[in-house]
Amino acid sequence: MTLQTIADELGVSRMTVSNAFSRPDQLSAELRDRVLATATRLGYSGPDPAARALAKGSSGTIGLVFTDRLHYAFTDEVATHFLAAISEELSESGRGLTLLGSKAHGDLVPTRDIPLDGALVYACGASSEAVDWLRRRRLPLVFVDQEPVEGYPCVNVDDRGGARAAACHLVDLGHRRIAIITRLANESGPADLATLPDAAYTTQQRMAGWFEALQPAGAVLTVVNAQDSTESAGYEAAGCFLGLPEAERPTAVLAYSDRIALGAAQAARDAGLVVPDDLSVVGFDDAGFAATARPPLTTVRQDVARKGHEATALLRVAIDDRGVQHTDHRLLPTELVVRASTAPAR
Amino acid sequence: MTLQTIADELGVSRMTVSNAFSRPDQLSAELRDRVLATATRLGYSGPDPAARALAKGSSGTIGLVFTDRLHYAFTDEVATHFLAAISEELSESGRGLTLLGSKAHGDLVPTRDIPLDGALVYACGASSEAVDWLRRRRLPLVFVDQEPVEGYPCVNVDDRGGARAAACHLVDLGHRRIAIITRLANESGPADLATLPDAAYTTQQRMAGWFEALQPAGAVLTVVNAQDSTESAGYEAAGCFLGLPEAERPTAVLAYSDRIALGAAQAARDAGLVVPDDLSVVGFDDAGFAATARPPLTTVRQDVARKGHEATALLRVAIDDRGVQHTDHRLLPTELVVRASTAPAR
DNA sequence: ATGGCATACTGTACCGGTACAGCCACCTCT
DNA sequence: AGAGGTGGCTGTACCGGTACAGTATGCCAT
Repeated sequence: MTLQTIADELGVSRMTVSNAFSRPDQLSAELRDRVLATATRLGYSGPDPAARALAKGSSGTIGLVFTDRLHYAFTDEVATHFLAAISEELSESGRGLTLLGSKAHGDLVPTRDIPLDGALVYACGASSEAVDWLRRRRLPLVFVDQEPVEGYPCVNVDDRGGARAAACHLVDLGHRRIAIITRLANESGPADLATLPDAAYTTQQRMAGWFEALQPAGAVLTVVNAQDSTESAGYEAAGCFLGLPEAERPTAVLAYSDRIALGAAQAARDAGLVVPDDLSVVGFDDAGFAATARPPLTTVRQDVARKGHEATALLRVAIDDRGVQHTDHRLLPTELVVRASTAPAR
Repeated sequence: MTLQTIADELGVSRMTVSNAFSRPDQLSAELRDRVLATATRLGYSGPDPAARALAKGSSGTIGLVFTDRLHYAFTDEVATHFLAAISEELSESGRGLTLLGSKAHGDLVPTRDIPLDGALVYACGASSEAVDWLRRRRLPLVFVDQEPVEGYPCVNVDDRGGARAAACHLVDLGHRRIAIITRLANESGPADLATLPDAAYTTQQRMAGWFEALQPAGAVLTVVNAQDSTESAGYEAAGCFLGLPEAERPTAVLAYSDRIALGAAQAARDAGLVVPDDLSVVGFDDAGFAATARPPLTTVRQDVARKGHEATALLRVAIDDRGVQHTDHRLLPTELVVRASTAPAR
């Protein structure tokens, strides 16, 4: 059951049938109706998408690669908002969004074997094998939240500036013993700063911003790693320094994310401390729950939706006029949002 | 730059090059290495996915269609957990997950034009145009959370039984004036029961379950529609009956979702009522936040992750042995979880 | 010698479309 | 009347692979 079947049935050429479906202006309305009617009668549902993708050189869908197990993409509020923005922007153009596991299975390597018109690469690290396949395929790509890659458009957030602003805020409040709960790799426990070069780009930038503000101020730093970006990981990480005698205990915490910050705040409360009087807490992202947390969380806002929209728009341009090399590097602003989880050091 | 380019360069047949990439056991290791080396040297990245999809009849990705604007899929906790489960199950088989907008744009109709091996249809209503395309394509499909479709596998949750259990619970506690905050369509205000036949299947089932328990008990019902499944919609909907004089005011609420329930509880508090003393509140889904809400929410648990896993597994089977018609209809259990948001009627 | 059987590679026949240049009839303009 | 344009359909040449049935060669047992 192909175009030819219909063509034979009506005694017209295969091209005419193809045009009836794909380029209505190429034949008379009367003939087109007959073609469509015949197709319906014979149970032909229209041109085969796979064949069409091959012939047209376009499959109607773009890919998205994440670092972590894909699972993460749906449990983290920042990630889901990013996804929502992408899907919104994408539905404007009628394209699909294909989530690509970064892990090969058997002989099926998603980033190598799935037809795509282009892809977004989110927080993957430049040397990921999955991403290598996309590059080898010479697909239009846009990199988001990771080290800019030469020759490709990139969208980043001013993590460094935001982190610096957050740290300055604490310094201005008089804090000099400060804990950092960051996210180096997938290990917990006290962080080894030597692994920083391997950390995600976002981590690197935030760390750099914090240090830029804290070191000149002579702050004493305690750096702790959180296993992942969740409340429980933040809770656990905070445990590393909450037990210290008061004279040594940090008076403020800079957290990699709002969820980690909330976990740390809870740990402080459970240790009998009051936030912000005994411990100031600063998050990152300004997720929806940050404003309604108790106390409302001081944090660094990033516009996740805009990140998704810009990245998708950039990719669409790169797909629409291939050949031209696009290499825009966008840096979206961040903004310190001071709420009630920070207070002057005593 | 195709297989033939490499074949000519080495003086072997195109098939041999194809086999070097796709069926390594079909040629000697030595020749395979030479083929691969030559490919790398010439900058050939492997068989073209679109061509391969056409020839093999498989594109390596499955589709997912949602009712609402795709956006919803990422903001609702139940939906995201469902997605997470799907992606987890899917990454086992190395396939991608393509999110399909249900709205056509220009001449690109996602469900008609994107190559797919099969698709999951989630809460779409059987007569959606997007879904029609999938059916016409004769793709393997699995329907989830919607009216079972003859000839296809379906996965549903025992919404009706769960709702009945929730309503019984209230009846057992002595409540006789009961409000229902449901989700009929996209209008707010007092609900018109006449529109029930057009409501989503899930809504129909929950309504049926509630009524089954409440009507025999002679309860007086107030049915209100929530605009969407959010706290603010629940808050607003609860306003419709919280202002009634105490003798007429419902003493308990059955909500379509946990978020709606939480909104209603907040509205009650803001109206000077105490939950559960003045108003018992029951949610639905047992989302993560239900247990930690204040007070912890009595609700009906459904296993969203299992729903995702089963649906995906069913789809995989349907794809793997096409031809055989699979028509399993699975009904997953629900369970009433009694917490502290319900109390005996005064 | 001879049949049987791997192993390694090749040839042909698809998979199901689209792009684009042509062709022909008919109409319009001068 | 002839040039020029236009609407409507067709033919050919791709798009870039895979499946499967050969064919040739070497090796072993009979």
